[in-house]
Amino acid sequence: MAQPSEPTLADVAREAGVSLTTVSRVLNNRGYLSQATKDKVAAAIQHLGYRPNQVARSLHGKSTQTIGLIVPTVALPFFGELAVEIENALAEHGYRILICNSMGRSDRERDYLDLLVGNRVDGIISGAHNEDLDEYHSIRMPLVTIDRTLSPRIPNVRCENEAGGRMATRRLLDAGARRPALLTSRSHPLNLRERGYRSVLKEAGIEPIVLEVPFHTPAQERPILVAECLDGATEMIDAVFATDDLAAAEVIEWARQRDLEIPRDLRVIGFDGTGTVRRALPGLTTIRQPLDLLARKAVEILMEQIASPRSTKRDGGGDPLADEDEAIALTVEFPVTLIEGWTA
Amino acid sequence: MAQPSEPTLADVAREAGVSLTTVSRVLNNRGYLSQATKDKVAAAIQHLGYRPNQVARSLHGKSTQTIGLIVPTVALPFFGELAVEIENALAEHGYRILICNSMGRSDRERDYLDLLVGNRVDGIISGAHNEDLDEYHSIRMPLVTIDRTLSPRIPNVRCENEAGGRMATRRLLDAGARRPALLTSRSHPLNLRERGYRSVLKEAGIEPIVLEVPFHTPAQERPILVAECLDGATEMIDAVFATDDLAAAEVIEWARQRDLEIPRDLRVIGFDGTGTVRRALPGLTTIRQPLDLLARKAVEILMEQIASPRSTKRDGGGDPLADEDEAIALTVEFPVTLIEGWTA
DNA sequence: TTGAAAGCGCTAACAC
DNA sequence: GTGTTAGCGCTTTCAA
Repeated sequence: MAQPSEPTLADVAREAGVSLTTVSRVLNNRGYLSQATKDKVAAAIQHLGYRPNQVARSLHGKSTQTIGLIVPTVALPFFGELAVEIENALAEHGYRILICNSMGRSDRERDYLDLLVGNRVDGIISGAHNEDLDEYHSIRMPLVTIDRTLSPRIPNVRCENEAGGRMATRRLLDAGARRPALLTSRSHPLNLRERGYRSVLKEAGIEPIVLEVPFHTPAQERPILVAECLDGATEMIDAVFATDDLAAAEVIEWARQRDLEIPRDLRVIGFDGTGTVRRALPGLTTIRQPLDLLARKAVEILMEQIASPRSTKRDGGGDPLADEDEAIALTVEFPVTLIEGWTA
Repeated sequence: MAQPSEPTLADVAREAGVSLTTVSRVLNNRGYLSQATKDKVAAAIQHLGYRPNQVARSLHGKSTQTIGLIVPTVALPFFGELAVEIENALAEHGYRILICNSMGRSDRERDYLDLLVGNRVDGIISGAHNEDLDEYHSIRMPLVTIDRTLSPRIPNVRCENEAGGRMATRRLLDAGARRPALLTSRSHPLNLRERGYRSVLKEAGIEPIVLEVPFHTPAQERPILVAECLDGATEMIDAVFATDDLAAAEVIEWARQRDLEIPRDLRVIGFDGTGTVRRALPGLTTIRQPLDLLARKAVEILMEQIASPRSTKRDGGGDPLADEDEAIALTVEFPVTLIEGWTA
């Protein structure tokens, strides 16, 4: 609700003494214009402080040049940094970003999905962590997920989670750990980092110890839950692979409180390697996800979908074999890197 | 560019066998409708998977129910968390947020300002750190800044920075520090945290030592610059007040590398107290800003401005005295709190 | 209770 | 080169 109401094309046209079309033309630099006209219009625009109403422009052109990003919360460094990378990648294509923080609530995620469709964003990138909403399957617009398989038909970009899990676990064993525990937000057969952890331990003939603290646990309760898990296992472990860096930080704090020296008494390795955690905890050994590559790839896929409005059908039907092929191609994985610190 | 093109009001009307108006009415629940009509229309909407085009709605109603937030980058926990708090506060008023990361570049900030005005957001919250852009003064819509004085006529919300600076410095002295240094992003008479630091030292008759590492220094270079500053002053200091927590973390890492034990050899206190840093570095003594209160207040002020489209003139003129009074009322400050850790 | 019609600000044929 | 005009999808008088 612009207050003394923004000037419109008509105002500019009147001020410059030309027609609407002419103004529109100089704005979009289309068609033939005399230099004199251009100057007149430019002066009027300048004088009125006119800025084209993108809303009206979108209504006509059907393109809002906006994409929606759904994440649990940009308050977490991983998603904050991801959002920035995506914004930068989009900017190169002339797109902007509408960020939606689902806060892990599926009702909010559903609302945001409606909102984005209602606002006719040109596409959606979803990096939320919720149980899968049916709503996604009725989305008729370009859609890409990050680190989340919604359906084999929806393209997905992620890092090599399983390889990362293996890398982390092996790193602990290489350092001499004999009983490395896994601390993760949800133990599950599809938890690929966990799968990597288990596979390395299996090869080594070591029994896995899996500790769980749910992803959406309120920050104040986390240290308590983490301590409970760890206290319960303290005799059996000599290392922890935390599947995210902040959980690793909680392990470190627990060790400090229990007078365990790191890495002598306990080795710790994290996962993510965000810039923020690396600033806050430069000594943390961790597995870094290539956020920039994930973001660029997700945007690239989205841009392809936008450019080629092919049927975007995700509703069964079609050649099952072709679908299968497509499904494989639709998941893109990027390698992770080990970042050495002194905690492992 | 919704691909098989989203259904429109007209589609629903046709499907339901009623007029556009009727559909619009049931959508907005306005006027008298027979239950039968309501049901018919509801069925059609359901069947088509219709979602109102908010773009068109905005074009007419002049309200986009969106506000723009400009911050340096949500990749920093302070701004990430601020963005989430603002989003939550806005949601209670039925508003959404368009997040713009200026990345500290004034050209980007300028572009975003144009974008927001062009998109007819209903208001803007600016928490960017750039040198002040003239563009802000030509903004004709509700505008609130966070921790940034743009002009005495633009409302500003912030924490009690100077009191916070005093609190931090006094805490160091109370712990026994005799030569506390300040580490800040920009030393300046208007740097209120610095001012607080200086005032306490003055009372105590201690000479200030101010170290500077610019805000927008790339992450990789920061540890080097911090180390340079600190190495140069190492003989003269026994404590550091870092004006943000991540800088404090860098001080801690430097101390570790130099084999200085904290807090015995060096006391460290930070500023901000974001949730992320408290998770990563729970032992850090710091000054917490009440992000939730800042966010709520900024949104509240914005909502008031939106509700009362008073002249919103910021272009000189008017009674200077009244302006003066207003200017005072327009800055709202919230108290900070000391968070005890073991680093000081 | 319901419908027809006039815009909201802008773009894009299609004239002149 | 420049203007006229018909929409984009929706809301909202004003009639019926």
